[in-house]
Amino acid sequence: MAEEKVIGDGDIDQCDFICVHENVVNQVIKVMPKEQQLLDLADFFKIFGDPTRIRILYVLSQSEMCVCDIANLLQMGQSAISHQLRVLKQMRLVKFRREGKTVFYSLADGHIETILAQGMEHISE
Amino acid sequence: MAEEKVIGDGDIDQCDFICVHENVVNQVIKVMPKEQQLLDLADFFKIFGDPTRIRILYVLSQSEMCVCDIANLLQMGQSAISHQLRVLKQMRLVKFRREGKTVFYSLADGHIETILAQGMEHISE
DNA sequence: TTATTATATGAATATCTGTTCATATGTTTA
DNA sequence: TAAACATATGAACAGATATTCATATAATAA
Repeated sequence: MAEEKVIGDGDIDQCDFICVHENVVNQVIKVMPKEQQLLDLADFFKIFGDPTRIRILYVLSQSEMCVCDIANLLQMGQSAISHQLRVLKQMRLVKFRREGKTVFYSLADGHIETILAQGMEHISE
Repeated sequence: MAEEKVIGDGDIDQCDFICVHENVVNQVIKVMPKEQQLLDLADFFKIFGDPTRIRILYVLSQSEMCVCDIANLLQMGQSAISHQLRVLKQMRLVKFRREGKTVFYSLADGHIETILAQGMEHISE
């Protein structure tokens, strides 16, 4: 059983050999999500990669709230909050209900708080 | 007990009233992480917000691997991988050991796979 | 109806980010 | 020592992103 394997000409970088065993390569190919899943997953996490959106999610973890309230609490412009809520809405992290002129937003599910908590756990080490 | 509260002049947007109860506001202030924590948390999740980095993490979830192997597996340039590994290293998501010319990278802890799995769970709905 | 209020949204802009290219660093081999 | 190789890194560039501004939409009140 060969531990190294010569790489063909078409390869993108300068490496002549690969070090990993073939069965590892096969295993990697097996667990690697499909292209679309990867993109979706990255987009999902990207949402949490912005302080403003994280703030919004924390706020909504306590109570449903209208756009204006969120803007006031976070001391930011209504437009900025509205834009971010749209992103959160598109990613199905928040839901909303209209009541007259006011739109109340809330977290789409409890899953989100778990992910926030898990991230917080990791950075607190 | 008042359900609405007038907002002062210094406020950043046009809203005249806030809808949430004062105790909710206080509760929000209580759970909201400190500024630095928020930034750290956003930076942490930002890592997972890129397909290339997610691919690298999935690859490393199967086996430690050298830079060159990762580049070959993902069909990307060595430099691009190296840059991303630096980001992952800075965020302590991967560790590495040197063996001669080769540097082997591996996941820093099992926590990471949990977070990936949780994200994957969410987008599969 | 018009005026007012809450929210949404398109355009513009400044900043950030990922990849590539060229090159430097560090290690091994000849 | 010099040559070869694996990795790291700075600069440049293209593409993405968050906020602001101006304005549109939608609902209510006068």
